[in-house]
Amino acid sequence: MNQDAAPTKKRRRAPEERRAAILEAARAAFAERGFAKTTVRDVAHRAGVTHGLVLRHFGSKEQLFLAAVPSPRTLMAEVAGDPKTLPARIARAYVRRMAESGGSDPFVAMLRAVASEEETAKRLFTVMQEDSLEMYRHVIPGPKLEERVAAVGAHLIGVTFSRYIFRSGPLASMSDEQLVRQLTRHLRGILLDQDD
Amino acid sequence: MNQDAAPTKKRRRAPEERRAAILEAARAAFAERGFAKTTVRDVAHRAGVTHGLVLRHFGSKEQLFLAAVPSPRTLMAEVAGDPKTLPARIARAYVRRMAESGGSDPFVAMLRAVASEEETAKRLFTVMQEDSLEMYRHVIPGPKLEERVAAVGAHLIGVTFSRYIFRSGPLASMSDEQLVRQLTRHLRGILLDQDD
DNA sequence: TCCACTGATGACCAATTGGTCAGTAGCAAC
DNA sequence: GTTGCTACTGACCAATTGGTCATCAGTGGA
Repeated sequence: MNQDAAPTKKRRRAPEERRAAILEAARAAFAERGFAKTTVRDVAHRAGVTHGLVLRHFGSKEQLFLAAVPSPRTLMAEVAGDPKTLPARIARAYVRRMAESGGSDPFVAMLRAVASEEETAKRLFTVMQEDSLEMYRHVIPGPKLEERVAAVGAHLIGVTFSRYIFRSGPLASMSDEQLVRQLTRHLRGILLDQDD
Repeated sequence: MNQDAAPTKKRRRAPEERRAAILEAARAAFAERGFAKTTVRDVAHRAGVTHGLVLRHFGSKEQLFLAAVPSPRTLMAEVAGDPKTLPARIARAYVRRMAESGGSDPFVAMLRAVASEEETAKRLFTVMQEDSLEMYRHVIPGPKLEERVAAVGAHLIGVTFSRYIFRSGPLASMSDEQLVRQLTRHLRGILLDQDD
């Protein structure tokens, strides 16, 4: 990911590097502007190449999305552990992850794409949700697990929307630390909910 | 007499009716497919007119959005009343409203449009949030009002996303009644939260 | 130095789409 | 019927964009 001004005369012979640069550029672009508003030329420009090359490497815009967006799911491994402190761990892991990418996490890209009815993104999102359900399944006790996990997911989606997509209001200006605290409390309320 | 096959035979001389039909079609289309994926021709077709007429009436796609999407704000009036039962009232009002429109409420259209970085939609959304904050302000006691209202809003956004945009998972298949109950509990947890 | 290989370019294409506008057709009054 | 009005149509346009491909140029090997 270089941000050179003009089309630098790139050293050649580094196809893998360029491929990675394109993927990185795509991730950022999709997260920042959504699938529809991101053009292949956008991505190419950010990566310092021509759009022809992008298509040559990835075949189509959709395949580019597919290659760029799926994030290392490893983070969710934090779920394992004492159910008592689970809400706090989820909150911390979520906030840290978003902060690391400066708000252009693939999760944001996926939400944006799903909101535009991109079939590909919906499929990815489904997989992601199923995976995370599976993780929770071993950790959380009590009935109606699915419903509570879905509610936690929805809450996180809403927070992400407010903070990283809409980017306005208290949730957007709140410090990471305060967000972790607030999120911990709210997630606890949802997760420990004993329903009807 | 030429009575076209597909397009309605439409009696003329009812410009207001047609205008309304276009607005209705626009609302549905924007809610179902998002701003970017909705074409002026889509809307025109749904309303049984040509895209030329749509543009003639509303000037541009953006102005059409602006004319169609802002929803009657009246619903939020339900907020007033005993703070004790507020969560339940919010939950009921929300679920009823979404159910009435069969999931193509303007709120959905706005979320989709905001997720695509439509400036117009972001402005509308800002106004809507400010209005609702104002309503809550008279009703809810305690400190950090803004943060708690924002959290409630975020939760509702997330639920809307899961149930009416992504349309998959427990939140999507849950009955209206169960959703009201679950939402009531979760909103209560957020609203009554005594924070740091 | 010359050659072969392939990463990379950029011209080109077709489809889509928002937007314009001159002309048409339905309606009412005379 | 004729005339006048205007809602409405559909042809047209320009810009955008995803995608293709002939051609070029940097690189390593002989």
